[in-house]
Amino acid sequence: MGGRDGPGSRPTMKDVALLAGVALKTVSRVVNEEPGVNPATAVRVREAIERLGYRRNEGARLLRSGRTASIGLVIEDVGDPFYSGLFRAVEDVARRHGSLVFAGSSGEDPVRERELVLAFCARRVDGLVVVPAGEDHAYLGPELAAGMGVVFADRPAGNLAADTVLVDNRGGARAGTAHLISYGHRRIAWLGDSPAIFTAAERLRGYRTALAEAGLPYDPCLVASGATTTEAARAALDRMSALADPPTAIFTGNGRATIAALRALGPRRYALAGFDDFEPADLLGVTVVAQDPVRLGHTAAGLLFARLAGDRDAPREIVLPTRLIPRGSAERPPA
Amino acid sequence: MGGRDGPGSRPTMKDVALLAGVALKTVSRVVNEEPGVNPATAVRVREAIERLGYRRNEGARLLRSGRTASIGLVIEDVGDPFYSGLFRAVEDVARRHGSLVFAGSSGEDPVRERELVLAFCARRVDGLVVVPAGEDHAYLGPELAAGMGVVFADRPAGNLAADTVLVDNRGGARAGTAHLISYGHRRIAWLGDSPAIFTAAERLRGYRTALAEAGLPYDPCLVASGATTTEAARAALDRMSALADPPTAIFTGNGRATIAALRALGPRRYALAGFDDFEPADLLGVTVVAQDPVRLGHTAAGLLFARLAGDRDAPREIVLPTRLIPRGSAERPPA
DNA sequence: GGAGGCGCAGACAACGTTGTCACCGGCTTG
DNA sequence: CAAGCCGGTGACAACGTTGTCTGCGCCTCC
Repeated sequence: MGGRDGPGSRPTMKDVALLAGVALKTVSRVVNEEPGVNPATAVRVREAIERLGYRRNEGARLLRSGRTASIGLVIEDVGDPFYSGLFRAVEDVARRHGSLVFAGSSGEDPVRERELVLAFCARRVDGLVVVPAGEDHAYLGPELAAGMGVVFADRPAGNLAADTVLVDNRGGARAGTAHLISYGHRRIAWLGDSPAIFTAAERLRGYRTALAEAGLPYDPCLVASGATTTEAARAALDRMSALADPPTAIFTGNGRATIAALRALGPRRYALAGFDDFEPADLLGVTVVAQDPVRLGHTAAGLLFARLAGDRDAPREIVLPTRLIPRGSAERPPA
Repeated sequence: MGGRDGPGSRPTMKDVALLAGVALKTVSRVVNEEPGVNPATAVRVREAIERLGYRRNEGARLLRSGRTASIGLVIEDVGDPFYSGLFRAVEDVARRHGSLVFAGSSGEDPVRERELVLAFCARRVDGLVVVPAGEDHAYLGPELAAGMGVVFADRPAGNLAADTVLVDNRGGARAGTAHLISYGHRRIAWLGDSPAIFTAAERLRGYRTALAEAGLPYDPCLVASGATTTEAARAALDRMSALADPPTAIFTGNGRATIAALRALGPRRYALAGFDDFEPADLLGVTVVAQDPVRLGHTAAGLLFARLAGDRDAPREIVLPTRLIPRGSAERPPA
């Protein structure tokens, strides 16, 4: 069928025009469904398009018209359930607006984040949703000035005024910790990510607030930052168990830490609550402080497309609530 | 309508050239690090680039040079753990080749799949990795002929000869079912996706093969297709429990079905094995037949980039093995 | 001391598309 | 009957980049 063109060369409007015996511009009109084309001519053009397997070159089109109908999404890891939920939500909104989504994983590396963002910018995405890993986003200034939409999700940007959607990390961690305290626990361990990560730091702050509000001391011996692997969690728990005054409960700072802690706990019977809901947490009976990645993504993408639609208001900051879901693992007194 | 953005659009090479007092082409040379530019001139150009916040317009560049350094990925759901693992692997390989990834969810809808694929093609992605939902991919013929790389993953294409990476669904399901049989079970229920989905059909076939090999009859009353939600699983199990000769074990056809079954089981004590490993399956002690989405993605992307590098061999089909991971839920005789 | 080379820089034409404007025949209007 | 108008069409110049070719000094080599 058709293709006598060598590989690599696709038919263009010119080819279609030639085959249909019309001018280039007429093909353009047909493709864009512009009015003012004789129906009979249009039919001939459409036949030629079909015959050649012509597909409009969006790149060339957008070179003229500015918008690319695509957005970029930078998250920590496209494979992580939390972020992939966010991605799904962003995709839904983008789709509703006729946009495609470039997505990339920063892996918590500010350099990689910047590379990704700039690669997206070079492709002239209309907007970006970024879960920032870095602390300085001044480099996005020119893009913002040029009319590109930028929304930060989950964590705030550094040195840049832009829309931001956050989660009430501090309040959630405080509520989770207070929940454990309400069952009589007075020695509560913390396992979570490094406080270099914004959300981890905020949650740790919430944990400390809850302790303070209950008149409990903050004991650094009970805090394991960076304990998000089974091995690290096991080491931390071993160390804490050996203390003169060991913990009776654990609060974990994110989903990975929760799973790591569960694996590491083994036979030990500690009360447990964790930040982040995860798929079969209900089956495991794990009490969690749930955040809603889908809502986070919807909100962020919503803000983005509002900007792209012309919203010129001052940058907004939206903070989404968390929800405590008791499932049993926390609802017992110290042994 | 609105049109051009208020505070000026982005600077181009022309603007940079003007500011640096050189010709357009010289800027191009500096940007592309082509040899033959006086170092002093290059410095002046780079300064101008910095001053203006210039970023090369990749769209225009690729209009000339053909390749877009981006690939498209169509999966069922970017938020699903299995597919997001695949995505992550594809991203890794793409990154190593300097490519970005457009990703989209087909949601098992052939129409949406086609829309996505064509949208990617319109943006002239260099290649595609597709988990097909539809059954006819002849529409990709022109793209393939034009030199675009296409690799199908997880399921085969219809009416198109292209590279394909599959998983040994039949063998895995057969092994899982045989594992249950080896513990003395003779009435084994099947809960899974609709057999309209290729992988589900294959796995059901594997289940039947294992039964036949053990001389056990195939009983349609024990098969629940489409039981991947908790409600559907509960209904199916209620129905089967009420049989004169109820099942003593369950084989589930994918991760969602496994979780649904676990939720639906409640107090009932059936032996259980399932297709697909999932994050905390070890914590739940669930025996699974594991496939490796990361390997699937790596392999598919590897094939794709081999094509893009010039591989002109006949289309390959690669079948990846599965692995039975006993964790206790299956390793007990009938009650 | 003319021919040729080298290092550097610019002019110009693509790439595939869309926006602008001009054209042409036939039809309505005054 | 002239002056318009209108539906349908096409020529041409952008968009921002890169490939090709040419131009200009200046140095080297017989």
